[in-house]
Amino acid sequence: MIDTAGLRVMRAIADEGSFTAAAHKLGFSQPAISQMVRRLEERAGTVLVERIGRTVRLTEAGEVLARHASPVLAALDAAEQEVAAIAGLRSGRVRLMAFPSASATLVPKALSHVKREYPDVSITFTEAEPPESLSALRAGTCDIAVAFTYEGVDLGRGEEDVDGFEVTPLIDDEVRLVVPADHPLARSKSKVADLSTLEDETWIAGCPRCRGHLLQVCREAGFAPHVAFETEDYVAVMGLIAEGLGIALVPDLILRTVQHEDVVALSINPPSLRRIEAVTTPDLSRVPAVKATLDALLLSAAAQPKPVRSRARATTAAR
Amino acid sequence: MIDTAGLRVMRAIADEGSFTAAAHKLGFSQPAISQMVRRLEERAGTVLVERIGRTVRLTEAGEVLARHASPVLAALDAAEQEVAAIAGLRSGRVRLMAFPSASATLVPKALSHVKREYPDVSITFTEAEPPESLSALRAGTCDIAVAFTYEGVDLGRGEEDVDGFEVTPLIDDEVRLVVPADHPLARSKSKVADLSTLEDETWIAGCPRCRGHLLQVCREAGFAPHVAFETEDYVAVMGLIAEGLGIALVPDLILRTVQHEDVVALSINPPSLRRIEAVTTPDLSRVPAVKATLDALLLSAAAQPKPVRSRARATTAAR
DNA sequence: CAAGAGTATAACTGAACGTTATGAATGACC
DNA sequence: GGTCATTCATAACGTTCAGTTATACTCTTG
Repeated sequence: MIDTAGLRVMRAIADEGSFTAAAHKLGFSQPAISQMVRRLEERAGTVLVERIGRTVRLTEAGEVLARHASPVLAALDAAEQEVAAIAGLRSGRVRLMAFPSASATLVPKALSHVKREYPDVSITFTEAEPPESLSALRAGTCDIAVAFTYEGVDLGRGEEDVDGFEVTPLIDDEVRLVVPADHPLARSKSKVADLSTLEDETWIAGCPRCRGHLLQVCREAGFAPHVAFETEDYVAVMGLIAEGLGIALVPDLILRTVQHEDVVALSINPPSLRRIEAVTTPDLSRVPAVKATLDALLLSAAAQPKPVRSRARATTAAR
Repeated sequence: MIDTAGLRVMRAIADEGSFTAAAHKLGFSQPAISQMVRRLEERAGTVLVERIGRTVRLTEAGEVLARHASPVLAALDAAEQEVAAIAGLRSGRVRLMAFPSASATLVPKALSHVKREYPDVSITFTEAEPPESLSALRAGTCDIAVAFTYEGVDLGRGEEDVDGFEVTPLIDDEVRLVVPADHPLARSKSKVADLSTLEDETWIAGCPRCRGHLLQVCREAGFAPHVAFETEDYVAVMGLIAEGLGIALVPDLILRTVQHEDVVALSINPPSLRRIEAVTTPDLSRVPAVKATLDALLLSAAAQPKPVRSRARATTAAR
């Protein structure tokens, strides 16, 4: 029945004391106010303004509207301000989830960049493995999931389906073979290990998904690896390797943070990549704070030694 | 930027969880909601609703709007209710001013009638002589002035100008001559006194305006009256007359409340009327509570012995 | 895989709301 | 007291906005 325009008009008339002045204040022409008041009166079912000679005065009902106008308009303005703050990156919240080894450098760098550029945007960060972070994204409790997929490896589970999501590749992380320093391969000139020659080795597997990758890579090389140890802790993996208890496939990004004197890393043949990517929804990627964080992640990824591939490849048709 | 419709839509989406359900709740079609949200998002500059598969979920900015919606809409609704109450006579205020002798029966009867019909309409009543009540009407501190004019008497003062006002005649009050019971006229058969025969009498004058009326009536009869007393208190006037200290012109309405054993009232020739009328502004007369009070005054006037003339004669052209 | 449910888009329609131009009435100022 | 400026009301008109229906597309579900 009554909308914000009506309130604004009534308040302006109350403040200014005439239709003409109210019109100027609101940037309208005088007849616009005249008609507006007439419409309001029709809707209200009673006179709102007393036209006394060439001046006007509010009636009791008119006073009621004018009196309510300010608080209502103020509350509305507050809401607009909040939204504008979010739109203008002077506010906003981003809930980021990333797998543990991304937390080491990629994510902190991005977070600090956002914090520096937009100090009022608050980012909450939770460590989570990709299946978990993706379902959080689906459930609406997360805005950006930093996940990884092993190129060419289909784990075949719906939980990791990124269909409908927007995927931004960040880093193509080379998967390397780590062997003890006294391993024969450690002395190879080429620093490249042929996977097919590793059938008789004892293997150490990482997280479940990494284990899946190991199995698939080996299957493609023609054998099933003998996995003696499983641990998600890469520090432990290194220790095990150093002690000669096995060898492992370890993404390069991890090797840069978890190092060990007595091990050697080699490239593998055929090469294998772990793709690190930021996953969000098409809608969320247009939320300013989320977009800013995505950009920061890209920037942070570009600062990594390894090259970054193409940008923002949406998996669904553009709207 | 954002109006009540937008708030209503955002709240409905938040409550119902889908565009379709929100549309039903608001009585719109589904595309209407879809477009409304798109418009809102354009204005807000950010995404408000996350379309995730075939369900929707509010973004942070969307939540902000939905959260603000209820208080704002509630305040607005309260304002509408207040106005509707005034329009529906379940509320409202009427500031009535009447000259003292109208307060005796005419006004109380009308007030009690309004009170009975519309118990939530509050009427404030102030005694005031016509010049005063009319200027209050002009100043906006009064809604209805019950005034009187002596027919054919122009007091020639701007203060009593009813130009631009709406005048509702209530009672045509006959002006009578009051003489002591032992006055020769008191024994006249016709009970009609010819003014032109009263040149040698001693007169008692009432209020300033009544005095003006007396002077004019006598001038038209061909003489200037000898006024020995002036008092606004008609009880005193009666006392003076009873004591044989003078005679006076007294409106019939007053004679009905202020009586005295030792006086006699006669009609005069030529006859003179005091017209009692309700004065308000054209706008105020359309305010429900004011209109109801005017009607009650008319009703109350009709209950008086004297006949009431035509109704609601506006002195300005109709708008 | 088909059906059901939900949203997006297109095309259309009508009304609402603004504008300019003009009229009528009031009040102020010579 | 007449004239002039000011103020509100009305008329006519055009544009924009917001709704409708119809239809396409996507996702979930049995």
